Amino acid sequence: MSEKAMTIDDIARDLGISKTTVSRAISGKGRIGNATRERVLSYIKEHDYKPNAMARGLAEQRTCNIAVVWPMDANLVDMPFFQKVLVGICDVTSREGYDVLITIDRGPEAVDLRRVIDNRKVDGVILTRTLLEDLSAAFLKESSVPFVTMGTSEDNDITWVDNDNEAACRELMEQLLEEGCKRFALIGGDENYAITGQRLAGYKKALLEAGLPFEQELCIRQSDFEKATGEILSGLLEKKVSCIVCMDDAIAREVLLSCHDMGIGIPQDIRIASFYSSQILENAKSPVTSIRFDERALGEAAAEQILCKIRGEKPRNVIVSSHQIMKKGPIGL
Amino acid sequence: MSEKAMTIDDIARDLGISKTTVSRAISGKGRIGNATRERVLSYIKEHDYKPNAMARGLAEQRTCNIAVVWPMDANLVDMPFFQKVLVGICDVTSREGYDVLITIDRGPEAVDLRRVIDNRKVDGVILTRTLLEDLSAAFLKESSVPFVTMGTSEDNDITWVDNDNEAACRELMEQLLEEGCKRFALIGGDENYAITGQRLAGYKKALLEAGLPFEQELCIRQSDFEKATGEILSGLLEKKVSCIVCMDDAIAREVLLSCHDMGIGIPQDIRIASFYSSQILENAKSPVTSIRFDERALGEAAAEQILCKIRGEKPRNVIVSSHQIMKKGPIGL
DNA sequence: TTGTAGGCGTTATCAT
DNA sequence: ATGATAACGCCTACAA
Repeated sequence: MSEKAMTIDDIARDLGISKTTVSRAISGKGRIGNATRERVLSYIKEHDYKPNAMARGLAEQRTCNIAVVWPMDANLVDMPFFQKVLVGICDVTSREGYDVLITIDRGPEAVDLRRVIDNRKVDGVILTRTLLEDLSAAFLKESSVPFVTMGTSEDNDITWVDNDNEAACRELMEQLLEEGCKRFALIGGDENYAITGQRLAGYKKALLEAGLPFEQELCIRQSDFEKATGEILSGLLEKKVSCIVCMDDAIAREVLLSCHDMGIGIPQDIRIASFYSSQILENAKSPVTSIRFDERALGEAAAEQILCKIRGEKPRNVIVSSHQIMKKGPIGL
Repeated sequence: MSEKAMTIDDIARDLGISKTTVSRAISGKGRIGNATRERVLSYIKEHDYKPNAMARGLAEQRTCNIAVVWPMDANLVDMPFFQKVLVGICDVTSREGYDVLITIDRGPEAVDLRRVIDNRKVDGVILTRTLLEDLSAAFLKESSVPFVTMGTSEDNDITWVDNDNEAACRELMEQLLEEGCKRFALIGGDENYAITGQRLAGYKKALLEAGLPFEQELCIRQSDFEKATGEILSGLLEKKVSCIVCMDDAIAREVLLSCHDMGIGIPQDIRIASFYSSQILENAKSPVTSIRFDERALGEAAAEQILCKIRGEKPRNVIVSSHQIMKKGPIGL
């Protein structure tokens, strides 16, 4: 197949018409006789002609590509998240004739993203994670490339899509309250991730509604927990905490491991819950109540909004509410 | 920033030279006076000019993109694999000024891949998994697009990179033999994955070298195992099997779960090993001996070879040998 | 060493 | 309804 690919000129010559006409038959734009249109289209089908995307891109000033920024440090917890999100994105983009260019996010410099933008290789960008201090977003804003972020942003001229983290977390808490939990501790959460704040908000609201106090001392930072897991856990037990809520399954896993080492029984001695359910705890023999989000739908929403923006339509912030409260385990290995 | 981007014409006009000269200064090709080159380059640096990748692509007939085909059905076991491979690929491509376009592989039609190829949006393709019956590979061959596959191929005009699966599996077996295992069973492996054959080969060789017979009846197909886990496990115990070797951690997980349910002790009653170590079993409280491969290096190798091929240089099949035999657990949750 | 002109494969603007 | 012709932004013989 190394014969040079067919061009619009070849078609024009073969059909004895001008390439303008051929172009019109293909694009559907501009007036053209029904007969000639059919003639061109059937020729195209028969000879399996495919327009050259780059030439079209150059003429139309667009690439039909979007970039998806992919965190390089994805751990076992968020890996399935990003994977599913990506599938959702591609579902939409491929339907609309767009392709996805992956950019690995190595640190705040965002060198790869910069290159892609500088070279004008994409029409828009999806950021798969929202940071409070987000240099990628700042850079994109400045370069006036359309983008949407996954995760709520305070910034009014940023378009975002997000799970309904606050509601989900509140629902999880309600479930736990219903099961009889009285006193809660909260562990973990990267303070630079916007999502951490929303989960915290949901947590507080649920406490408020239940008439329970929010106790700052029962709110453990991830870094502190990693340093002094043992002391913190026994401290929480002494304080009669009946449920430990973890920001995600990675934290929950640490908690489970430590409890096991320390001979703390779950759920007899204490209950464990997680604000994000990955699959890594499916092996756990101890039960963990958690939230399952619809990542694929989130990806689809992000893709739809970025395409909106690219087309010049008005995008909107989308909240995906199709989460589920999950009761996991017990399963033992 | 919505002023139109600068072009080489702008530069040429500003500097009072022709755009040919500007082009030459940028590309380094063709003779050009040192003074003018410097003048152009410093102008470019000062005004932060970036060439338009699409225009260049159209002129040079290349996209500076490669496609990476990503399995949509990636499970927890292979997800980290693909993630790490992708990072390895991007390390190399971004260094060479190439970008990565992701194509989700939804079944044998390979519609997304086809679109990308038909639209000539990439210069080459990396297939991240090798099937014995590989329609994607067949399609790529036919369309004469450079590609490399991850996983050994029998086909002589396919370029591939792979882990040294056979050697790794043999080493794992040697380790088990050293630990005193005498009789082995082998479970799992998708029969359409090329890798299954190689692992089987390593398994057989190790048995041969140890003077042990290869017993077909101790070789369980994944589909059979899933149907009748319990019977198969007790059958293996009756046959005095001392070690169950699993094709990957997903199988190992099933085996562990069943053993737990059936009250089979590990490693007292039987030992478990896996030919591929993901992270999903890091939570297991039972020890599993397994192999850790260097996925990132594999990705780098694939990227290097596809770039070779694109440049018209002679690519070679690469075997990445940096694997490690791992002894996991016991950790309990 | 530098410049002119034509080509890469489309789309878009005018005429006709 | 159709066709010349000029963009789009860059590369590259060929000339000077």
